[in-house]
Amino acid sequence: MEEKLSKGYEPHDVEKKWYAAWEESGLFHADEKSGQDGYSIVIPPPNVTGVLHMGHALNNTLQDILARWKRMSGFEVLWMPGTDHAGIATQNVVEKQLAAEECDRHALGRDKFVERVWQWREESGGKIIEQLKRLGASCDWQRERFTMDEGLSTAVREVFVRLYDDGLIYRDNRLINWCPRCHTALSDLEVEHEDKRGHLWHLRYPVVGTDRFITVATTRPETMLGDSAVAVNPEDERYSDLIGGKVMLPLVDREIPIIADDYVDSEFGSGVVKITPAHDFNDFEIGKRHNLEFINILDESGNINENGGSYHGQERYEARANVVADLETRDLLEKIDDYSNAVGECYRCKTVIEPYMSKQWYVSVKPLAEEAIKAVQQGDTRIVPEQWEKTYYEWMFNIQDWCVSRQIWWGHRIPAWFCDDCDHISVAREDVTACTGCGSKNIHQETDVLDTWFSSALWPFSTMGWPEQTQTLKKFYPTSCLVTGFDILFFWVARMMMMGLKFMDNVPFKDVYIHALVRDAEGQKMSKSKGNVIDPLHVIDDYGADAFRFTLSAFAAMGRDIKLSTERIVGYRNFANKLWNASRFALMNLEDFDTSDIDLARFDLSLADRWILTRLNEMTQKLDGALNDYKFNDAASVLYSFTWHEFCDWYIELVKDDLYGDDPEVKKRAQTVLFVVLERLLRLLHPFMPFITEEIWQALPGERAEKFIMRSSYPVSDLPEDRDGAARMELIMDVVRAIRNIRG
RNA sequence: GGGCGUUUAGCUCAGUGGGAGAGCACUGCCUUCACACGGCAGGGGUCACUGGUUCGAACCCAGUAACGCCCACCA
Repeated sequence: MEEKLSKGYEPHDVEKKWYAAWEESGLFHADEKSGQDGYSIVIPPPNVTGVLHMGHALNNTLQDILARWKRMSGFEVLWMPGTDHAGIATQNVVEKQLAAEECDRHALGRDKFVERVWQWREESGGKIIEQLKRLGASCDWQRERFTMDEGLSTAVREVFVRLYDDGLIYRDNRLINWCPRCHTALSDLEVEHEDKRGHLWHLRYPVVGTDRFITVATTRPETMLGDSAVAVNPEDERYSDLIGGKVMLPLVDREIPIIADDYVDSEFGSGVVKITPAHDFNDFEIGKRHNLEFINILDESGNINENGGSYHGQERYEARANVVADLETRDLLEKIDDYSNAVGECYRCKTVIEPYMSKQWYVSVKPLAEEAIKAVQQGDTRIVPEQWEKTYYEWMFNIQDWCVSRQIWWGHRIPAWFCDDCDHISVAREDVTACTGCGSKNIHQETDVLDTWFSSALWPFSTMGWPEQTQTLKKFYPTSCLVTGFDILFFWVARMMMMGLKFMDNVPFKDVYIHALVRDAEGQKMSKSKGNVIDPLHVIDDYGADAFRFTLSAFAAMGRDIKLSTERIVGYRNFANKLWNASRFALMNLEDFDTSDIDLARFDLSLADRWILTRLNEMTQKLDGALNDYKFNDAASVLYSFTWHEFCDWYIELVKDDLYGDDPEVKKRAQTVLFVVLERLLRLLHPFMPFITEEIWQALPGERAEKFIMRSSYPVSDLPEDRDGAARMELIMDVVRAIRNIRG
């Protein structure tokens, strides 16, 4: 039997073999008609454009541990997998391809372009699914979904129509975050604020009818082309005589009023602010308060439009340089200070966004947020670790309406039709051919698509067949646990809460377990540009999936980021090897062992036997507690120390004499305990190290009720115990150590 | 401007009221028939700082400092 196991553990073939066997045997599949209690997890759907990174590896390892643990514990487990269409990200990928062919999407046309994206998805999308399998992920692949597939698109449309009918979706013309490169609006969340070194330009505006100048400071001098006022604080005595007067806006020679508004801080700069209502969020509000003119000076690409006079056609930063130079020529540039401030960037392409006037679709989220807040307050959904609750509440309490329309082509097209003959908007589940208001056939569909996070928000129920009332929903909704990183707490978790409560009348998940971010050994975020990325697939190649998984769970302490280093992975690779060799030892000594009548009660157990059985019970109990509390690192730690320092270091050494002795009854007793402990230990380790445990378990002598360890039962602490004996044993071990010390 | 987190052995980190711990690294010995990806033994820390509560504090409270993250419309 021992020739089955090589001298050192070699993961590659083992992993391939057992994953295929599990999948073929349908072990990942969840039966919605099962009589067992349900346990469900929906995967945070990775982008179709994605490749497996450390974040995915951690996230999915933890989910797989839960799924395997619960499955072995007798639950009918659904781990729902799938991918996200990732609107802007995916469109960008295909647009880049087109650019390489010296083509662009406009030349191609909408239908052809979307077709092309689908084609890309068929050929190169979803690679990550195969990568997840290498990790050992036991998802129910038969149920794999995609946010753009037919069923999910139906759900998206249903939700949109119902929200619209409920008055929770509306259109409005206001300032939005505009990405001049992606040519689309973005929600507030999709803008990343980055502190950047820039300048503060002090511009002199001549006061009409006097020879005075007033100085305004700005970080974006080109926006002066769209100024429609300058503002001072009403209490500021320096300028009180000028309020109500006018300044002559240089370069464009337009008279604009001097107004007073509390918003202005007299202490900052000169105490005068230029007001550009169409290009700044504060100025927009002031513009509304004072009925100012909204002058849009940019086009969709961030170039100056016809309102910019002689700067028309210039790129925004080119215009900035020219405006500054021209002001300087006219002696209207007082000074330039170095200044650093937060600049908003597109989260997909890092282009600096522009506040831009446009008409967009919004979801009125306040009423939805109220329910989402209540659900957490009442404990319907528990956030683990608890500290994140505060962050969740903070955001929910201050939530702003969600801009959901995007001016791209890849995504769920908004099911709204505008009438050319009346101002009615038809919003419908099925495509309409005539205006639902006046019946006119002169209608055209909205060209915008929905924010990719709109469909993600429905994921927990759309993947289960909603709006149909499916058996799957009955069995598995609400899901048991959501495992995710805190970086998408607002993007995703919060929105799923709102949508789940609105449309399912129930929370989407009972627990949310929020794990850390994986960083490099120096604590830096891993990124391609920094070159500090550790590729999970390389790690699996070099050390095996089990060692990698065990490392991740050992690191998954709550509330702290993970600094991953290969040294640690090596350590757990060694652990896998230790387990392997201990098992080899056991197998060598169990060749003649008959597993058909295992009965510990038959034997007069040795002190060492009673000790290891008791310790195994205690470890099992701790492990159970750790898993229940999502303390993956505690779980890994008790498994590690029991396996290595108790089972290997002590028990195996102690049992050798009995195994090698002449007394067949003693040998039989030793074999029985060794077998029982090892077999049980393998099952306990399985959720963490699925491959190596399956390989060893299959090599054990005899037959067991289940064909795979993956489907065997998870042990509970029900071994015969002798706590006093165990304590005595510990004492003896101390003495042995002391003697060894003296000898040494 | 608000909020959160971190500070414990050379390194990476566990540890929430009573023994200061793990892995790696380090030192010495061991090529013994499961494993050198190993075994045995060992060295190493005023638990960031200052006060307070307590019989007792790494742990609770107040404050200080450094670092990090998130949110936010001061030009």
